[in-house]
Amino acid sequence: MVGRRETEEFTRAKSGEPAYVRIAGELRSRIDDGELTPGTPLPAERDLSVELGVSRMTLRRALGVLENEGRVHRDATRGTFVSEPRVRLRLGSFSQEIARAGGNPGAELLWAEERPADETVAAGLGIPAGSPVYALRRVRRSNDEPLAVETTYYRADLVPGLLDGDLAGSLWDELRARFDLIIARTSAELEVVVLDADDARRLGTRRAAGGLQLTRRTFLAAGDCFEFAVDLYRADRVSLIIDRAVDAE
Amino acid sequence: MVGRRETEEFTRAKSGEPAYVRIAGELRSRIDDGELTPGTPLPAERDLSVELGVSRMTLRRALGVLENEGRVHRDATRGTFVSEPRVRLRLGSFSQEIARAGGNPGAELLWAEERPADETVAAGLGIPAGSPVYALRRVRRSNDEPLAVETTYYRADLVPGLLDGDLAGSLWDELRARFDLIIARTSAELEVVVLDADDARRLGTRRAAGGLQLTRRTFLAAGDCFEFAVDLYRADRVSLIIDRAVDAE
DNA sequence: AAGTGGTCTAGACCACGGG
DNA sequence: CCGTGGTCTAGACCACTTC
Repeated sequence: MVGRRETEEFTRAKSGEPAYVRIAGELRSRIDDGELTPGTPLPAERDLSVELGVSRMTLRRALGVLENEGRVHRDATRGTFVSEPRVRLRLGSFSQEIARAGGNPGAELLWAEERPADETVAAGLGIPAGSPVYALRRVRRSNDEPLAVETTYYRADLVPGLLDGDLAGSLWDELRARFDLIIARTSAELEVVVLDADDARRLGTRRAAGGLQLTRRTFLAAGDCFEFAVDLYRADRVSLIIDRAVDAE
Repeated sequence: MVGRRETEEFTRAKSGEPAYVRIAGELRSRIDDGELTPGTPLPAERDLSVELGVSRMTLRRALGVLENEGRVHRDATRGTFVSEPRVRLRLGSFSQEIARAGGNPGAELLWAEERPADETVAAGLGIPAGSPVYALRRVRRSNDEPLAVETTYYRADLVPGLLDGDLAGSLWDELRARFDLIIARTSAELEVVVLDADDARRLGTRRAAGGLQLTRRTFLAAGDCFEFAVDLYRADRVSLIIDRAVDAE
């Protein structure tokens, strides 16, 4: 016996809904009902597939849906676990927002260097290609859980010696304190991307998972753009709060 | 012979990278190189899997990655096609943004009615549950391509008779013109969600695809919230532009 | 009737990590 | 060693559209 035939009774039971959708719904209910609480491990895939009457491939597809929703996360050698609710972050200062949400913010510096701006960075900052910029990449965490990878570029002429300071905290605070900068506005482009293997590893998730990518520019009151950044958030763990004034039309 | 053994030569060729990642990269290159241009149909899955030396299941997984990236889209009975680039929308007026991007904006009204506010809507608008609200749902399009589903709620006492007017265009324009409202600011929460079957159908994409969900409130200069809305964008077709002033700290 | 993508199966091998 | 999730296969049936 092969294919649909064996599962026909289940599939038909809910008007042609695919088995993986039905299975995902079944597991989602167990989470919502509190039968499975955050941190709880699910049964092993091989066991669960038998219990639910589908093949392992089909069960995995259902688990993939829940993983994309951020309701479960997987560990290749330990199992599949129910996830904590998403962290809600207001656009702005990461450190401040994590603290406000009751978390313990962290910033791990991956690298930092001075270099000439390539085409992309130069266009972002509005300077000629080859101009000196400070570049740095940090992993931002809440309670040690990685939530974002930030890659940031600064005009070296506007913030000389930036890299000699403390790069483990809020950079905007550092900039305001050391250089008397007045930060006036930001412009960001937000899109959903598919994580590559490197970023997935840095964020502690799996390759091909969803990411929220924020490509942003920050401007001084004088109008100059001093910061260009690409922030990559875990789409399954974060929601972003955006407060804006509306132009008077 | 079964499983990994037959494909070992390919997998090993790029240091353990899974076949579906390699295949996705191969097809992505063909698109970037202009070998496959927007609108072009890809070969049928059964043919392409033979050409690339993988099983159809593995090829489909690679195509799923490209679909999530918004680089291809599928039609169950016609085939798989290379997609147009994403539409970039500034947060604010949908109609205005589509026009600016060179598209032809459209709004299809799905339904509109007056009803008492449920708990969620009442909390969103900051009014007692049961207060009368206008509720409406529209599909927003650019050149007939559905990009978003908007479900919007208004305080009936602030915009009496709203539903008698033109609901096919910019509602903010309508509100400003008919009721002399001064729209001051918006607050939105953005998250990535998995589309259910209904929303996927409305957006012309497949179930379990990614969606950008914007839950937002709009406030008058006087401070009242007059609009509560849940906007659902196609994550593979849209990127959002966010311009903000930075609080003076 | 023929073609497309969508779903599903049963079983295999892999890498990895904790007893 | 053994259990976990991750990957992959070969082939099947389905719904739907187009010819």
